Amino acid sequence: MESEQAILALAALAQSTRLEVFRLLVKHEPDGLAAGDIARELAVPQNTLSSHLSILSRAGLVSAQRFGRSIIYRAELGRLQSVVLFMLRDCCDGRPEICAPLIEGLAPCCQPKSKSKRRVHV
Amino acid sequence: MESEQAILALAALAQSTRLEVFRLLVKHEPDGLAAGDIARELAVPQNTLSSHLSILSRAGLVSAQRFGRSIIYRAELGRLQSVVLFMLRDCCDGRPEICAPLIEGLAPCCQPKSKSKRRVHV
DNA sequence: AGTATATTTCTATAATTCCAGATATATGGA
DNA sequence: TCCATATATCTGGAATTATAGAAATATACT
Repeated sequence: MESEQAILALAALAQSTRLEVFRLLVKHEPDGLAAGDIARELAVPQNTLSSHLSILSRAGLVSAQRFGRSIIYRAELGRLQSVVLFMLRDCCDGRPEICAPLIEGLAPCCQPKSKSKRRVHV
Repeated sequence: MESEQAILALAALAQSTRLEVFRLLVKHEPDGLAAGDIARELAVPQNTLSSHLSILSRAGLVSAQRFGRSIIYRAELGRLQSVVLFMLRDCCDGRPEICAPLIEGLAPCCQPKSKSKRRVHV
């Protein structure tokens, strides 16, 4: 990822409505949500939301697919991953001990059910 | 982490100079770098840089400690972690399969030396 | 074709952010 | 105390962004 794309993504997320939209879409993965449903859920005028969606889309953080009259939006988690990797680039090279704790600290987000035992995936 | 803090951090990173500063400090972990050295390295006027540093600092993304006349800045990776966790919150609850690949995909950033074999840490 | 629904694009105003010059503060040394 | 160094704050003008009203586009149904 290039710096310019990272900034585009970070700027897209650095606005309350758009951050809410993204989190809402993350919550609705992998089904996605129609633009109108998002507007209703977040109580934002549809044209305002539309321009926010377009910014998120340009940043690659969401994707859109038309179904009939509705357009379904989905969060692009891979893009988020790329942004984080960009920020950590050159940090780890040769010194994994610096950012390893960071990555490990993210893991719990995916294992809410198991309390402390770490489960090795098979 | 609250939404307001996340936006503060994202907005802080969504600007080219500040993103460069943060990445530079990540690269210089855990030693940190003096404000003047950062300004020199990135060829930014010191007063401009100072205000950028203050924004990063207010966002919790860097910390500062004075040593004599210099002020040493360090990246706060824990803050970055909190921001990412905030964005993924409510996603995983009950459905780890959604964001697990995301987290796993970040791991390689910390293991540049080993090619494909995954090394279990002891 | 005509009407209703879903979403986007155009537009203008208000608010915010970026930048660097000038100035101020803090530390260390003669 | 006086001077040099390191960094921060104040200031104002230029550029960017946020917001929502109005109009346009796309689809579906009758």
